[in-house]
Amino acid sequence: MNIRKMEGFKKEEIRKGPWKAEEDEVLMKHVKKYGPRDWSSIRSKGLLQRTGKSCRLRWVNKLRPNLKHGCKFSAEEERVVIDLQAEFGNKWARIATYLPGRTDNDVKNFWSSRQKRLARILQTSGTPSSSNPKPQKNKNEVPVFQDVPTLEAPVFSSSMEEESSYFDNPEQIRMMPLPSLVKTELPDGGYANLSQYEPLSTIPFPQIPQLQPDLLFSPESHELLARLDDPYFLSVLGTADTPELGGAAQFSLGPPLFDPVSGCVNSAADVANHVTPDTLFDEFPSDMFDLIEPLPSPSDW
DNA sequence: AACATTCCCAACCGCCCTACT
DNA sequence: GAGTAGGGCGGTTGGGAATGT
Repeated sequence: MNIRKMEGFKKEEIRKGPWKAEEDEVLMKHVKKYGPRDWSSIRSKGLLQRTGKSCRLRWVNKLRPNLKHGCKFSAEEERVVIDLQAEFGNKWARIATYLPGRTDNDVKNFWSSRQKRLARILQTSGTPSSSNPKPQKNKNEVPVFQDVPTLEAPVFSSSMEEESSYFDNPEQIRMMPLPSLVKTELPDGGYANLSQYEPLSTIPFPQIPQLQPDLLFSPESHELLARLDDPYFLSVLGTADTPELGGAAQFSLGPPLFDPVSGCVNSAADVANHVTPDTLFDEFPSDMFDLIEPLPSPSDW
């Protein structure tokens, strides 16, 4: 079969760009009926003028149940991403499996933003690294930590495998095990302390490695750490990007910023009583955090 | 108010893997 | 075993919103 010919033939039929509500509706109906699979059949049946890939992506990133829309990453989530990125590298899908309601795209975007901020700070403060013409893009970034023990991945994932069954029985959605660090909002409006879920009791919770700072610091971190002694550098950190760090003397991690009701990080007003660590975390390389505070052991979650 | 910069995020692209024929 | 299709994943881009000057 001459596929290229076929593709060319059908090319004008393929729709791209932002999804309309009607398209979402069609896609939802398809998934409800057949489950999150057979993406290409959506087009072949003439339901949508989208590629199977596009449909899948839309479902995974926007239409799946239990996604956190419009929520910034909580401090806890940030830390998980940071640590797991150090552990796994840019395996966003894998990292996302540890973050309920987050997609690989979310994690990827979060990390990308963070890297850009960090790069700009380093640039602003006039380090040798600022001579790097393209500091933002850490293409094919090699994981900093090579020798940390392998984690046991959770059995859930943001991919489709585990979802193919729960759509067969909508009731299963309600009891779908969510890996979570905190209470999780359920579709029916209740909240689940996840330990109460039977399925979870059999799920080994992901263990975030207790990284050894001496072994694990990247060159980037060493540079940054060294420069923490530099008053100018600190002043840059405190003013250029994060004015709230002016109150760093009172800084404390405080309680988690995660709001169990919304499932989201608390609003600025909500966290006004204690300085949010988010912005501070953003400015440092991932392994910086291992000096600040060791992660709680999974048993503490 | 106007413009510039930065941030955020949705979506696409290309590569790779796997299952199927 | 080779070819093909479908799906998964990481990288990248583009546009709108938010923020700063």
